[in-house]
Amino acid sequence: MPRRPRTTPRKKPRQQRSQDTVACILDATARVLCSTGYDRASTNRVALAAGVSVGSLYQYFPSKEALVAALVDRHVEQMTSLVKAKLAEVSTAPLEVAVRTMIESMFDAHRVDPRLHKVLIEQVPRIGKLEHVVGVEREVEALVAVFLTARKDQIRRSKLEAAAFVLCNLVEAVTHASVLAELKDPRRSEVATELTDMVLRYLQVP
Amino acid sequence: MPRRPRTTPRKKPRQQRSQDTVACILDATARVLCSTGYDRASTNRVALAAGVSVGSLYQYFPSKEALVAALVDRHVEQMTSLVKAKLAEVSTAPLEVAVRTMIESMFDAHRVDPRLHKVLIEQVPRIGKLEHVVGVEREVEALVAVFLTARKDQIRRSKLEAAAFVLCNLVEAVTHASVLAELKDPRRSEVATELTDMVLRYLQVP
DNA sequence: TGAATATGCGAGCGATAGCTCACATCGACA
DNA sequence: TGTCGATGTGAGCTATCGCTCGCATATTCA
Repeated sequence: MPRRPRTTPRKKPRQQRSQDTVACILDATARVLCSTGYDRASTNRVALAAGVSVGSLYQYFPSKEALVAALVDRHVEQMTSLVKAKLAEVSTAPLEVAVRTMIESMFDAHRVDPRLHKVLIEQVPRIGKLEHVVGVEREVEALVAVFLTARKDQIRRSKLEAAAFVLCNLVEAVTHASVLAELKDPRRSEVATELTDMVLRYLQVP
Repeated sequence: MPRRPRTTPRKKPRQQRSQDTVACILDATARVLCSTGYDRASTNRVALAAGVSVGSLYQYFPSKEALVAALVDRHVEQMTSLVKAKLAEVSTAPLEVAVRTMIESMFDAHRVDPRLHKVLIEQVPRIGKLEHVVGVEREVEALVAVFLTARKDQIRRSKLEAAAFVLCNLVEAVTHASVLAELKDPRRSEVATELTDMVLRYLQVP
């Protein structure tokens, strides 16, 4: 292990040129992480893949962890924006349709970049950035709670926040497992159906 | 990164003395992994914690990965043997009892060594040994599918493999989360009840 | 008891990691 | 056009890692 990295932030990119460099470095990080895994994804290799020097990399990212954390942010943002948009779309749809749509959209979100997602998920625990990811999850959870509250007369649960918590974790866990197991599509679609049915049975009055 | 480790196996311990050494090394590995995480758990540190020399460690484990893999095997074996035994026990029990019992046994299995479980779960993906763990999971999944099939007249599902996949992952995810959250026993039991209710509702004909 | 074998030791090798810094080049504005 | 901050470079430092190997000690068995 090399010596401890600094924690102070570096310069923000101001010119277009340097903003391109930053994007380029993040793209390269994703590629190298996917092809070599976290351990072998050295900063030198990332810089090489990005076509810049290590020095440039360290101008904008204070450490390897910060680099990966930034990539996690970007990736999580892409996934959640997709889910949040869909949730807004179905806000007035019938419960059955809404649940099915949301579960499908979770699968879609996980298909944004499954290879990268897998690598990042495995490494998130080692990065302090975990808090941000948890924050985003709570945000989605709150939106789901609002959604449930708007339909509370169709639902047999009383603790709607708790229900939202259970549902989000349930759907996330199964979707996630499907991605890790690299489930292909006849089976994947069956799982989505099973999941939808389970959630509806859990929520609806008989 | 150092050079590539060998993959050929080392000597098997034949005398009592060396078998103790091996057990001692595995125990130390567990302790060091828990207290420092995978990255900082160097083989030298493990040897030090075990009170043996690195050389002795490499007599029985061809590489660091093999060392951790051996520990994973031991841990997974402890957990799954418990679950599989319980599953056999309830093979003829009423569905309600069987489901409740199996969910309780998953909680029991996760209480074998929660701290170690957490570290290993995070690091399993980086080890080639992943296949074995996934294999064990698939095995349990298949047993659950068989269990469901034997009761298919009481169950309103048709896709029993997909149902088994969802159930295993659902229960595993919630149990795992409960362990990580260090849920204590009034609350833990409530979660088990909710989970049982959800699973039964999902399975049973109304 | 003594030879043969199993076990244990630990300094140190080769490799590679994260990261710095002295310097070169670019671009905006005077 | 010249100045100066922003941007980009890459050789190389230090720390640490996984692992080997020559040798010491313990155990077995004739």
